[in-house]
Amino acid sequence: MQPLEGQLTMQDQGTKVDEAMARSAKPAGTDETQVNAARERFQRIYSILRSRICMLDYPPGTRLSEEALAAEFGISRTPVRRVLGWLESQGLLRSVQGVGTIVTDVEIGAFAQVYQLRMELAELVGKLSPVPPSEETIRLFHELEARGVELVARPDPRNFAQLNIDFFHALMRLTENEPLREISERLYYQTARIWLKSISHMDLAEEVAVFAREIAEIRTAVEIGDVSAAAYIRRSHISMSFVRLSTTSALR
Amino acid sequence: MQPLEGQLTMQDQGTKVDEAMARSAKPAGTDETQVNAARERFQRIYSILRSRICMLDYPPGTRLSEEALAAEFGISRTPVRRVLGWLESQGLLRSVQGVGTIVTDVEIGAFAQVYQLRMELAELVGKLSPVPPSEETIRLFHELEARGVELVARPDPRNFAQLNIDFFHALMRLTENEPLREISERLYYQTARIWLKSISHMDLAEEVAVFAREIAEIRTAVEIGDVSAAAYIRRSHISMSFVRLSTTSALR
DNA sequence: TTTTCTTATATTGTACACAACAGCATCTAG
DNA sequence: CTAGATGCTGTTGTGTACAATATAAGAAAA
Repeated sequence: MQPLEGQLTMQDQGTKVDEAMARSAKPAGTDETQVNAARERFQRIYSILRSRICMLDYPPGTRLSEEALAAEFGISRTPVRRVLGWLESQGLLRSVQGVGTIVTDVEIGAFAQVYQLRMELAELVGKLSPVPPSEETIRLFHELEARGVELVARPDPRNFAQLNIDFFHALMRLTENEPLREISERLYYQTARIWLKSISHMDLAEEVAVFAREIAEIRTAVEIGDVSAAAYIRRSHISMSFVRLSTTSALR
Repeated sequence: MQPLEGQLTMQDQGTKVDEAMARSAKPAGTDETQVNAARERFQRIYSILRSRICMLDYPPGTRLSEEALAAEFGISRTPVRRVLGWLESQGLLRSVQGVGTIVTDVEIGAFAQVYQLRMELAELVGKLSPVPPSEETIRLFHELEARGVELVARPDPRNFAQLNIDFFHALMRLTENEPLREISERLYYQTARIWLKSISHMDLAEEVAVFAREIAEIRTAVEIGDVSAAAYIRRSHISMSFVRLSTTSALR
C-alpha cells in the first residue's frame, strides 16, 4: 500500500487552514486506524468547521458556501459535502436547496432542555465507569487551573471559550463510558456557542472568576481521586450557569 | 460567508412540494418540515435502511452496495451516499474505501456501556419534562398491550422486534425533552439489533412473556398519569433484560 | 508444495457538469 | 405610479466518469 501521494496531498499542508486548530485535535476516543489519508482529512476538516461554529467564527445564521470551503481546503465540493452532512446530522447546520448551508440557532426552549439533560449527564460521569485519574490527567487539570488563573488576570471571550472547551474534554477523561462521552460531546457542542454568544451580554469578569473557581474545585476533587464529587461539582456549575443566563435575560 | 439577517423563515410559503411523491409511512419520531420532496425522500430511505439494519435484514457484517441500493430506489449513488453518511454518523455503518459499506457490530463491552446509559436515560424520561398522557397515548398503549397478548399466543422473533420498536417510540411520547428523545433513540437503534440477534439463543417464549408483562405494567402506570412510575418500570426491565442476556451468555 | 509477487475485480472516494430551486432585481402592463 | 410577472444569479442536489484502494485469485519461483 503506497502512502498518500495522489492528487491533493500537497495542498493539505498548504497551511491555508487555521494553524490554531492543531490543538483541538480530536478529543480522544477516536483512535481509529488511520490507514488512509481520506479519513484523516475528513476528521481534520470536521474538527476545524465544528470549532469555527462553536467559537462563533461562524455565528448562528451564517451561510456557508460549499464552493468556498472546497477552495479553501483545496478539494472539490464532494468531500466538503460529506463533512457538512455530518455537521448537519449533529444539528449544527442545515442545508436547504437554493438557499445555502446555514449555521443553526437554538431557541430558548430547546436550550433549556439541553441544559437540563447536560446536568444529568454530568452527574452520570461520576457513576458510569468512572476512571481513577492518572498522573497525567491530574497534571492536565493543574494546567487548566493555571490557564484559569491567567484568564482571570486578563479576561478574554475567545480564550474563555477555548479553555471551556479544553476543560470539557478533560472532564470526559473521567469516565470510560464511550457512549456517554459521545452524547455529552454532542450536547456540549450544540449549546457551547449559544452560551458563548450570551457571554457578551453578561459580566465577563464575574463569569471568568466563577469558572476559574469551578476548575479549582474540580481539580481538588480529581486530585484525591473522587470522580463522583467532581461530577457533582460540575453538575452544580452547569445548573448555576443556566440560572445566571436566564436571570440576566441574556438569551434573546 | 456573510451573516444572514433574514434567517430562514421564508421557505414556509414555498410549499410547492411534488405531490406525486410516494407517501410512505415514516415510523414516527421524525416530524421534519417536509417543504421539499428531496428531504422527504431522504428521510424515507433513511428510515427504511435503519429499519433493515435493526430488524436484522442486514445483519452485522453485511456489506451494502451503494450501486445496488441506488438501483433499488431508482436514483444514483450520490443521494444514497448521503443517507449512508448519516447512518455512519449514527454508528450503524462504516464505509471503507476498496472494501465496502459494512453494517457495524457491537462488542460486548460497548454493549454493556450502552445498556447502562440507556437505563439512566429511561429514568430521566420521568424526570425531564414528563408529559401527562393524552387519551390518544393511553389508547396507543392499550393497543400495544393487545399486540403483546397476541405475541404471547404466537411468539415470533420478527413481530417481537417490531413490537419492541413501536413500544419504544410510544415511551418517547412521555417526555417533551427533545434532546433526550433523540439520544435515547440513537442508543436504542445501536443496541436493538444486538438484542434481537441474541434472542435466537434464548427462550423466546419466556422473553415474550416478560415483555408482555412490562407493557401491561407500564400501560397501568400511564393510564393513571404516573409517568415517573412508568419510567422506573422501564428502567428495571432494561436492567433485567441485560442481566438475562449476560447470564445466558447469549452474547457471542 | 509453499511462498511471494502480480493482476483482476469490485468497491468506495473524488471531481465536475448540470439540474432544481429560492431570492432578488428588473421589466412591463394596467 | 403600482403590482405582478419574468428573467438573472447564486446555491444546494443529482448524475456520471474516473481515481484510489483493498481483497482475492492466479502465476511464477524457490
